[in-house]
Amino acid sequence: MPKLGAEPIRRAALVKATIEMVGDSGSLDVTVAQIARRAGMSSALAHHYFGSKEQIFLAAMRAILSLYAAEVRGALAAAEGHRGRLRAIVRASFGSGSFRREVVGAWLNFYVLAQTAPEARRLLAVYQRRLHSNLMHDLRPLIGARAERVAQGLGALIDGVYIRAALMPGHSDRRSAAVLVLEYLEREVEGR
Amino acid sequence: MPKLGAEPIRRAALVKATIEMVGDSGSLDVTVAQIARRAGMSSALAHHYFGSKEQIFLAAMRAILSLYAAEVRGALAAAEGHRGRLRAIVRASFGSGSFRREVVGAWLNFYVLAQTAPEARRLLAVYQRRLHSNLMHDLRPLIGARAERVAQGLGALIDGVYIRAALMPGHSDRRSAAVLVLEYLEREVEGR
DNA sequence: AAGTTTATTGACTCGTCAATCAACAAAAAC
DNA sequence: GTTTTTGTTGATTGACGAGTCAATAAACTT
Repeated sequence: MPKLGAEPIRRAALVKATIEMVGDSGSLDVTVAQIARRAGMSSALAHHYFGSKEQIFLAAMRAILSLYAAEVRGALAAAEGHRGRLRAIVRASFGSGSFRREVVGAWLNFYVLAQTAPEARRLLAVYQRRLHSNLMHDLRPLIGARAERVAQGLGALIDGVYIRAALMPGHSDRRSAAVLVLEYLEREVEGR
Repeated sequence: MPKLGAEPIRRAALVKATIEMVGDSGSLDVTVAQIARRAGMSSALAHHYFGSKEQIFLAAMRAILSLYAAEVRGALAAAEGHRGRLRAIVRASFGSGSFRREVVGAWLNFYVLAQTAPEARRLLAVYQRRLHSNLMHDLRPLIGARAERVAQGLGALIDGVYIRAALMPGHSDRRSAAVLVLEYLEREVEGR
């Protein structure tokens, strides 16, 4: 029963199912058949649209990264001043879209994927550089030479909070995660 | 050609090979045959001693965690005062044993394993609690009520630095990783 | 020397899974 | 109304990998 114009819907359904499965099962060892089943189609169709399992994963990773990028952009658009923009970036990192349990779980697994799959590594590098340069842009006017180190620290801290969220679900909620990082930011910008 | 008393040597060789393989390949998808080959024996022997692949991984994880614990204990023994002890804990986290590339890579993968394997999760929880209580012990006398948050932050920051080390090998060396975390510690203890 | 325990492996079983293919169905184009 | 394009799947293939087993051998025991 073919409905025309199904391709984009199918692709999106597969990406969504992939993120959910990887996040829920906490592992990249999910089969194409499982993903396809969850997305309501046969595994053959998944292969038809994506060609290979790796491509499905990469598409899912792109989706996660652009979700995050969108949250950052949105938060930045509504922010005022260097201080406000920095706080916006941090808050966006713990936005309701990106900080759901399955999404964080998927993040963690994609980190691991990035160790082996060159394309995944590339994607991750792009977004990390973007974050870094976003931070630097507003950090430099505030603290000059120390900006580099603080940007590094903020990046690592955000990653670390993500890990913990993936590892102890429920143990750290959005708000307290954000507050933790914001306090670090405040201290580094204000302090001395 | 059986040498008697081979068991402990074989076990150790398998654990070492596992950490190397997981760290190098950046994935838990290493076969028992690969590990056994690297350790200089047949896959059948690996199964003979460990029973299952999961048990091999758990043994490797235990080895990593006790290596880390030993470094912390060693550093603590030689430290003076609350401040000194805290610095020792942080430095131990980036000690030469634990912060080698393959070891960090393996860490990251075991984090992922901990999402699915209950025993792995348990192991990790034990060591995280130990770190947390070590930190609290010396943080509380210095900063009182704020100790909890700072301990949380230090833990997350250490994890985050680990991730980055696994993801961008060479991009962050032992020394600068330690300095980054030590600066955070200093600021939180000193400041205000 | 016969028997027992420990070490060791090659060959095999059994399951799983990514990827392919042939076939079928409905809409669009002509 | 026939052809073409798009959507869809069940069945199959082919590879690979965890775990088992039977067999072999050296060392220890009595």
